[in-house]
Amino acid sequence: MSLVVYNTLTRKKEEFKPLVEGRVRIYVCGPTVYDYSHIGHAKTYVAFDTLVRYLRWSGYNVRYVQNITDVGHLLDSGEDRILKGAARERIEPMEIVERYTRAYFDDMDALGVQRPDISPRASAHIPEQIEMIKTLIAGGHAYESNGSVYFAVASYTDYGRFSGRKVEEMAEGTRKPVLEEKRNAEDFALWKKAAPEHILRWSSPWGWGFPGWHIECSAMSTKYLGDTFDIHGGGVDNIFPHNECEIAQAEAATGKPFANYWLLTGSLTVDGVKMSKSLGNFVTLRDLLKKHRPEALRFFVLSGNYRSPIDFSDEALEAAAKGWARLAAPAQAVRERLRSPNLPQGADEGLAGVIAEARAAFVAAMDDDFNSAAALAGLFEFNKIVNTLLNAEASVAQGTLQAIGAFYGETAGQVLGVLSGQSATAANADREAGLIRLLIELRAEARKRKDFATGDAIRNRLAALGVALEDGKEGTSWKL
RNA sequence: GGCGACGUCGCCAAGUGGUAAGGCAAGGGUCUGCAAAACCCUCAUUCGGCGGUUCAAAUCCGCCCGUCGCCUCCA
Repeated sequence: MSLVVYNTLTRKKEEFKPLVEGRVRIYVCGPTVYDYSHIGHAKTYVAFDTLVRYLRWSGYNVRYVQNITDVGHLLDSGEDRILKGAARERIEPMEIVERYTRAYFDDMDALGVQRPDISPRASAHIPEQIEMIKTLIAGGHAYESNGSVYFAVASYTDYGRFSGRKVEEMAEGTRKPVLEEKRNAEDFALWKKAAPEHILRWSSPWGWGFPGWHIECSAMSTKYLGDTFDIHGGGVDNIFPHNECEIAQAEAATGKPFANYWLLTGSLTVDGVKMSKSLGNFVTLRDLLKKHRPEALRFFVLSGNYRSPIDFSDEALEAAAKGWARLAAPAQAVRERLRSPNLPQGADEGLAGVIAEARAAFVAAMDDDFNSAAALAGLFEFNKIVNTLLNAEASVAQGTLQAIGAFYGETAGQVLGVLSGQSATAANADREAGLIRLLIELRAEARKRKDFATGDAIRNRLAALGVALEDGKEGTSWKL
């Protein structure tokens, strides 16, 4: 079995073959840092985080580059998003950038999204972008006009292939008047002359200005990953114009294919419609994380295919949170059980076979275009076996518990990231576990005396603190 | 209008030619001092609709209906 991915470039599933055996170079379009990140970011970046985690777990050496857009991304109104944020909060543009870049990483850290290997800032790569624009002009793919530089779409025959659009039709669909300084309506900006009030500006061969939104991705991806690299990721909503333009610029500049595989995540709607501030259905991650565990959010995202659209609602997340709790329970129980002394030694041979099967099912699911939903279904089926085992009369041997724990740790933990790690520091966790066990023992004594009032009080007080007690054949166990 | 995607149980969702995974919710049972958790059983002869291809279709083709996303130049 080998990894198969859906390649938007060819619109079909293909066997994944990296340029260099055992090595993957991947670039994913990152956020524009002018406001807090939202649930849509979570969907895309949890998906790619899981993808990268899986590739690494499969043995690939991965270099993951994800840009930070801090210049050049304009709104419909023509305002620069960063400048708008700066005006809103009355601070320096670069303060906005810094504030929301930190917030972005904080939110992603909370979600267990591992940081990309390189997070290049567009504003820190102006020279590279200028170089690429100069190359494009020299090659006849771009022209300067009135202090701005435009990409000459007519010079690149494949323009429109990726998004399935025809240049002629696009010209017809134009809604707004075409700038006179452009040769053709479909030409797009590589470098924009800065208006006097546009304070985010750099010196260039064409005067003071700022780069177009698309050029940063072409320049930074090829800088860190090479002219041609393996995977380019992003969201489907950027397929046109952003990705289309990226490809045109990069291939026209280097004369080589850009990315071999394009993996795009489906869009996210909230209560059935696109999320937008004006509709009041904008959900930021920091608000969501106040109400839900990050693992539940990951579970929500991973219970669908990364390519499928997903609709967010409170009820949907509520259901996901419950599903997550059920998924994670046996892994937590195994971990707790391993703490107890006097475990029988050895390991169950039969269960080793069951684990091997579960592992094969997990790999088969993930190898099929990162089908995390099917992978989770497999884990649920494995759970059933583990739960039955844990509830059985006979004590489970230490080796068996360790093998189960290791399996959960790799699949649900290392790859999917939906298993909560050890809480706080090890020392605190040990102390906490000891205190809880003391209370469990006191409760057991009370119950032995038929003093159920005391027993229930202990259980209720602990429950209020988020510690659930469960009475079983092996005595009482607990979980957070 | 153009391009793309989607429509599978009350809800979420996997399944892309071989006879419908999984989760949430619901009903019944076992266990328990009571709970909780867990386990067992039940829950889509059917995959938006209508045709077609095939021995065989949720899966392929056509038409229709519905939902969502994108539509440069200022991204």
